Amino acid sequence: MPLSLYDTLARAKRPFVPADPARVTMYVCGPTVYNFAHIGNARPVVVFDVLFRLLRQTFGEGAVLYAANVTDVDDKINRKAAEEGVSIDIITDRYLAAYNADMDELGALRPTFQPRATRTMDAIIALIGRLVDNGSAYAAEGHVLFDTQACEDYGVLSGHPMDDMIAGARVEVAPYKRHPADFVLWKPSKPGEPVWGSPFGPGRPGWHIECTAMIEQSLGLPIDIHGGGIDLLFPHHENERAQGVCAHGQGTDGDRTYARYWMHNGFLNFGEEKMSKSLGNVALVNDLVKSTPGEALRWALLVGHYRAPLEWTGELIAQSVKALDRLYGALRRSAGVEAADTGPDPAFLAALEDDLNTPAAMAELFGLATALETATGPGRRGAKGRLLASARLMGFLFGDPEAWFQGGADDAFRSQIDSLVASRAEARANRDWPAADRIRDELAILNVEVMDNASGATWRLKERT
RNA sequence: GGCCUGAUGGCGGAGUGGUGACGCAGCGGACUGCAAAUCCGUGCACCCGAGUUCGAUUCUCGGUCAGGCCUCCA
Repeated sequence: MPLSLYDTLARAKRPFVPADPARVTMYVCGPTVYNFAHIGNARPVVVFDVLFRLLRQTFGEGAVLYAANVTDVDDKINRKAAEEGVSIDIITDRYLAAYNADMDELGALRPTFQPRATRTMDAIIALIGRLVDNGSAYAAEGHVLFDTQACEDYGVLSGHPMDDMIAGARVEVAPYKRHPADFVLWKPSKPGEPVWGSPFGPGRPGWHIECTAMIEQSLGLPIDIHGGGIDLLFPHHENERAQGVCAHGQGTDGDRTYARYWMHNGFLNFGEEKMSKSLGNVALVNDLVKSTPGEALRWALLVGHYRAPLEWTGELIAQSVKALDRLYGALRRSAGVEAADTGPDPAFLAALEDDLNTPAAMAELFGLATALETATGPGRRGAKGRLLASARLMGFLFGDPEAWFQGGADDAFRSQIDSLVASRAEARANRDWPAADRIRDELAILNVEVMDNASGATWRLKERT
């Protein structure tokens, strides 16, 4: 079954055909690194990581180039740097490292490229120059502005008609703009802010132009897939597209393609308990991973379809842990079975290929787990292979099943439990049920649950610590 | 005001013009010394109204409700 993806520009699901199957390109808007990432920041990362893995499976690992940028010059970064009295590099390096570590915890593969705005400055300035030269941008009072009126199809991506953008504008329009929708490509730096020299005067780039330049430099235009959160559709992606298209397509071959497929993930909401920094309940990935395995957080982010909004709740996390208990349980009970070298299950693959239907794919995973539990003899090898290959395509079940159930227990605790379990086994062998039950009660107090089976007993931590 | 989504069983969440999603929780059974885990079985779910149709949760229209975006939040 061929891969099909929902394209925001076409407003329809379309079969995915890359321009060059030997060089499939994908770009996703990355973080502004001025603080720790919260779980909402992680949603696009995990969603597009699944797509990255699926594309690698389909076209070959070496054939897929994935770039996710880092915005490392920005008002919030400047403010933070000023607060701490350090240069912005100190801030951005610190939070970029934390960001990458957090995304690693969520099982996201590192992108092929992670371009940074401050290291793309030449390309940004060159791109602005090209826009000015061909009449798509103009200078005014130290700024360079994109001329939306000069871009014939500005607004097609987001579907925002020009007139409404004037009527609905919430922010006071700067007097030097020719049109209210015009946006900044280059602006003067305020005193104390980082500054770069340019033909337009000293200053720093606007946000949108950074992405366009980074795409061009790391992947080349046009790209196959452009991803990001739905909140970025307007104005960010609209503006990115306008810049890219007007810098290249206009007046030459008439090609107005910037990205061949536009994909947007839905917003993540924080249920009834509003997320608030003052309440101290901001769901930072960095904090969440202290009490919940990153793999379970990843599961929670994929429980709903990527285009639907997702409510982030404690219940969602708890159910995600249980879902993985089920899958790791099947692996644990088949620990002695060598997994056959099968590919992913066809029905599972078909679910992912249908515009990343992760809920349907997860349903197939449960089916594969049941198949493994019920298979007998040689059939178990194939069943285990299919479960592992499928789950791993989505970034799950790379861990050791024992570690999953006993994670967080240190060696001393582990040997204490093992010896209690051994004494209980002895009591059971002697059919001394009261003694066996007494030991089980002791284990329960230690937050441990024992599970007897034909070959002995296993145990797990009841509550994760 | 403009643009755009969504409304499915106790909860989460797919999907479909006529049969079963799936997971959690519940109930019954098997297995077990008892548990747990696992397995088997079970649940008269598709916002309202009209239309199309032999038949609509699924298509069309209207309504109600909820949510998002509208210049730099993924």
